[in-house]
Amino acid sequence: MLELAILGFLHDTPLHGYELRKRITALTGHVKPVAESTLYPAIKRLENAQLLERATQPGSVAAPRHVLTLTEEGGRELRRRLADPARRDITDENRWFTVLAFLRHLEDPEAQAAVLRRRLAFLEEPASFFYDGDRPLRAEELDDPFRRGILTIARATSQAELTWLRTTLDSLDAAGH
Amino acid sequence: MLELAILGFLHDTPLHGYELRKRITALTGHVKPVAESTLYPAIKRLENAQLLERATQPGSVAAPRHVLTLTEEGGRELRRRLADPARRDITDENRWFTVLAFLRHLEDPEAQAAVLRRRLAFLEEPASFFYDGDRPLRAEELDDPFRRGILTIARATSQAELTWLRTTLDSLDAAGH
DNA sequence: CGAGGATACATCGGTTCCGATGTATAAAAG
DNA sequence: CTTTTATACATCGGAACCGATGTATCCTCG
Repeated sequence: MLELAILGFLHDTPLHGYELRKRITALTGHVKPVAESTLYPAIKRLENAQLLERATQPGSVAAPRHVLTLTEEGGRELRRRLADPARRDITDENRWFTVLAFLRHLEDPEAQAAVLRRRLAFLEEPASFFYDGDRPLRAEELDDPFRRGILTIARATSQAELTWLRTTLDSLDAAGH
Repeated sequence: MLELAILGFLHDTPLHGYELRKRITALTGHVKPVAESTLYPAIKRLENAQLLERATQPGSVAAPRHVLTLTEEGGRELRRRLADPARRDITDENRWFTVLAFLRHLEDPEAQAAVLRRRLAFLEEPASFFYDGDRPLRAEELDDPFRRGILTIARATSQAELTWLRTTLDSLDAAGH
């Protein structure tokens, strides 16, 4: 997920690590902070895989900046990851939001719609957090107010997202004539 | 988080690893599956810390079961983790839901309310995913339909949860007279 | 002019995660 | 009667994560 965010931000414009960190923090930091000790190794991984290039820009501000630029292969990799996300990227909201944040980089409306449809299919599966045997329990059936809260919140999220998904899919279908 | 779920489930009743896995899968598996190779080491960690005990129950079904029982120290540790969750457990929805799923084990309504209040404070912070400088952007200001979706969904979730939090806090306050 | 804070990068070590793989047994299906 | 599926546990190795810590510069404010 971190790697996707790095590729996504660099697709717009070259950045150095520190600025990248600020952007990633703005995007997902309030939920899950990004440690520098996680970011720099991730940058190195992507560099080793030749998905990005590093150009040292000496002493303009403080320590010498390493400006990171996405390579062509990096751009292709970004599009691959966006077009064909792992199941976890679809089901886990944190990951899903990261996919959504950069989905516009996947230029083809059909391909974008296909990704949204995977999320739609997931949300339409009858899943709960609590079961009586195999039967999913509804909020009303729980005594525990906290567990009832989980279901209430999840249901509201799900409703809002389903509505959004359906209207967005409609307009993507219209765009893809 | 996994550890919290293990402690939480064992607080109700002793279980062997495989059954534990099924319960955790029912709880959070549709979002984030639990690998056995994550579960068993986690059990071992908790056992080494003397938070749970293992009793081998030979050949009743298939392979010999290791029935896991929470120790007294394990119960205390569960309550400690519930009463004083890390910031990440409050901000990350996946983790937060796990806290909520077991919050009833924290018997004191005041203590339960204190945890909910931390989540409330977090949700009331003016946070966005996208900024113009320091100013959080609203959904309407974004061209990108996917990013607009993120904000729309996040807002709906947040509204639903705020409503639930406030009513639940009211009734907890009433219970704690 | 000295202190503090922001900028910028980096490493280290411990912990955790997880896919792949292995070993058995018992029950159900064909 | 044999294959498949479910039960039940376990290890290994590579990857990822992350808190702590270190280094060095520049800017601002008192």
